[in-house]
Amino acid sequence: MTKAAPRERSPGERVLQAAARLFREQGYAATTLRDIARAAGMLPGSLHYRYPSKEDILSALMERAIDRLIEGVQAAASAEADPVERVRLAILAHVRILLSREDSVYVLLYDWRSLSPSAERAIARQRRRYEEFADELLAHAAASAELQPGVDLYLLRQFGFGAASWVAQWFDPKGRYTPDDIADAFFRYLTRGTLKLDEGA
Amino acid sequence: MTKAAPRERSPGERVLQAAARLFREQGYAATTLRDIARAAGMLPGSLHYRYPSKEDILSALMERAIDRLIEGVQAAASAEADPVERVRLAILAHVRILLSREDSVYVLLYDWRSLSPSAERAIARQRRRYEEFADELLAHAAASAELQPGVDLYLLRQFGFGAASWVAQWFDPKGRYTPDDIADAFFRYLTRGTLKLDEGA
Amino acid sequence: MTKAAPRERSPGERVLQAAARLFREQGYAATTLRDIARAAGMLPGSLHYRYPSKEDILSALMERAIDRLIEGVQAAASAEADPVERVRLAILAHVRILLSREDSVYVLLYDWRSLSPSAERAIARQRRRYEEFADELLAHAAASAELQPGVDLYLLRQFGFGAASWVAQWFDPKGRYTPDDIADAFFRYLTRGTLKLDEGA
Amino acid sequence: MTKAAPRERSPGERVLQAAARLFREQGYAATTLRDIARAAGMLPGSLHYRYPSKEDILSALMERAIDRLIEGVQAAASAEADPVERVRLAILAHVRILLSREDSVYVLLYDWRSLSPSAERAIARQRRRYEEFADELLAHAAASAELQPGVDLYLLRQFGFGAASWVAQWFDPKGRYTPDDIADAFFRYLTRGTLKLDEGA
DNA sequence: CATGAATGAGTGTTCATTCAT
DNA sequence: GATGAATGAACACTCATTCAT
Repeated sequence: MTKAAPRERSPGERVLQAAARLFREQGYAATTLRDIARAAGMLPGSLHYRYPSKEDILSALMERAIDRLIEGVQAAASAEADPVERVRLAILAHVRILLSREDSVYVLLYDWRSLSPSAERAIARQRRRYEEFADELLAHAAASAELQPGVDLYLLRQFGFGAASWVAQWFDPKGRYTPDDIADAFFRYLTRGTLKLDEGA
Repeated sequence: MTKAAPRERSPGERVLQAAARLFREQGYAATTLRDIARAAGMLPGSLHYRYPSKEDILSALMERAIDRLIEGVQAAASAEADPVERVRLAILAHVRILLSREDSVYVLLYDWRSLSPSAERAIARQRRRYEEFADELLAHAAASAELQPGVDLYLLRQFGFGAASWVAQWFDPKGRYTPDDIADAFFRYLTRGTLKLDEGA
Repeated sequence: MTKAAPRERSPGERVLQAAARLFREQGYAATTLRDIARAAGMLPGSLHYRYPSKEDILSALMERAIDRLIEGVQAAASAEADPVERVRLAILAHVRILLSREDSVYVLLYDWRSLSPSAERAIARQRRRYEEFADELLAHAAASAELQPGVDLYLLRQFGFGAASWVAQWFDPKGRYTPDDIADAFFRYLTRGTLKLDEGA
Repeated sequence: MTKAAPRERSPGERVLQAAARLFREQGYAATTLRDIARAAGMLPGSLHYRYPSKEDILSALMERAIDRLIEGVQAAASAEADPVERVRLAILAHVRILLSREDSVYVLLYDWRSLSPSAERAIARQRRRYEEFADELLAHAAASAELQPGVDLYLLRQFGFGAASWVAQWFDPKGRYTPDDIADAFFRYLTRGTLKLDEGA
């Protein structure tokens, strides 16, 4: 906090960032601790001071990813009162955080099989918190507008989560879509497909 | 010659099925050849007789997955003339194949980072064929009906692929949705969200 | 013997020739039976009909090499009566056989460590026969001429064998020395260095 | 810091000595890293910490052997002014180093086929330096005395190298010849056979 | 706190050998 | 005789982890 000059990120932070990038590029199992140590400017033995095991790095990364998602999306949604608009802002925040060169959400999506059962349970608990928050947002939006017949909110949430997660696979920062373009289009497809709206949104 | 009953699949087939299941459960890098050999009822050396390397198993699995997807979805779509109905049948076939306990499509989605650059190029080429086929289906459907304003067919395809792929993560065979329920809901959300249809579907 | 047409060498012979070449190029341990089978136009399993084990091929090759050396050198030496000239002809024959593209003498020199103790004993026995023959030739030559003071015939034989064996390492069929040039020079150095000769040889 | 007594050689040195002995006894390909590790009092993984690959051990051994030969022989030869006497001292040093229970020169002679092409080139370059040094010694000796007719210095050098290398094959430390006996005899045969000397040596 | 040498279980792969056809 | 699929022990090598300094 009161560091004279925050020139460099803290060593612990450098480790997480290096690990996130490498896990994203090669996967958890294919990344060695030597890779991470080298990328973080450390020696292999020193890593173990901060993270007792390789899996601890992955867990820390995943918890951080989910915390950032929950905080970021809640903050975005709370800026608005209209329940449908809140959904739009939440999707926007989710896509922005997913694509913000932090890489840690990617790890959350693609490396959870590498966790030990107990760590997986801990992450699953956090995931569930995020899903419940999303379900609440959708329920409020559905209550505020008229739903099309046969719409299932659970399937709708999974539909949205899948579409949003997939963006990490194909998004090209130099391509012709910005994260916001993508989020807006997805919001439109979702709401038009499920709500009976006056086409003035 | 006169095998009494083809109770057991061929050894090569047993290897691929065992590998697909293990790769799905643990990921490619975390699965050892000894795991696969044991699951296929073989010894490690025998595995190499059929598949010279671990990566060859992954490649074979992925090529088979993409072939099955292309063949299955094309066959399903060609059973109908109406372009919008063809999209529905294609989604249905895609979800059914993805969820048919073959596991190999799952591998295609989650383990492509483990391929060597040259094998990845080969798979990417096949993937592109599938995407182009999907784009054609969507283009024909869009031409036969009136599109909602601002609909981008590329984003729509990615939206659909993401939602469909994600199903592999949450689908529970003992849950309350059948693969067909899921596919139908997705089709409804997609078409209502993007086409101007007479609500008689 | 009475084969209608000796178009092709016998399969057993092809195996030995292929093995000799590969052992010379890569060494015994670095050559696989698959390499040999392929080079001999066979399949791995078929090799075992003729040679029950890899080591049997090496033994057969070495025995053949030593037989050829003994027969060839004895035949050459017996063509002359003068004991010193017999030595010259023996050296000539030894170098010619060593450098004849048969490769099997090379194996004898460089791969004997790969034999099992019992096979090594058998080869060592044969080797000793060849050495004894060489020692006899030298003893007769020494008896027929006057030796320089301090000449030890055992060291002389080892000196000659070493120089002659080394030729296999540096001889270049396209180089400026023929096998006969080399053998003649070696003979001159050896005899001048050890015998008191009238310089009219 | 204040090691009581350097009773034991360094670990890296123990590895090289163990490897040299095993390579000499069994050949490079037939020696396993486990053999070397056991003989050096280490575990297989520890070996790799010092020598990334098996071939690196062989290369290190060979480079060391050639360095010792060049340094030892040059030092010995430079102790005298007379060119013929320098040859004698060089042969003496070469045979002593070859037979000095270091085993590494043996490896140089018999296992060079096991090197990869690039490592072989590096060793061949060093070998050439040694040969050139030997050729210079011979040329000076030949210039200082009168050569017998028909003597070829290139063949003479190969003659001498072959005879000297062969010693490693038959020398018996408990036998009746010392390394110095052998070197002296070789020198006498060589010079008498090629130079016109006053027989007062 | 940090280092880096050392560990050893475990990996993908090789290959001489076997054997039913 | 000949085949080639199958075997399994052994190989070189990897790497998360430990620990003396």
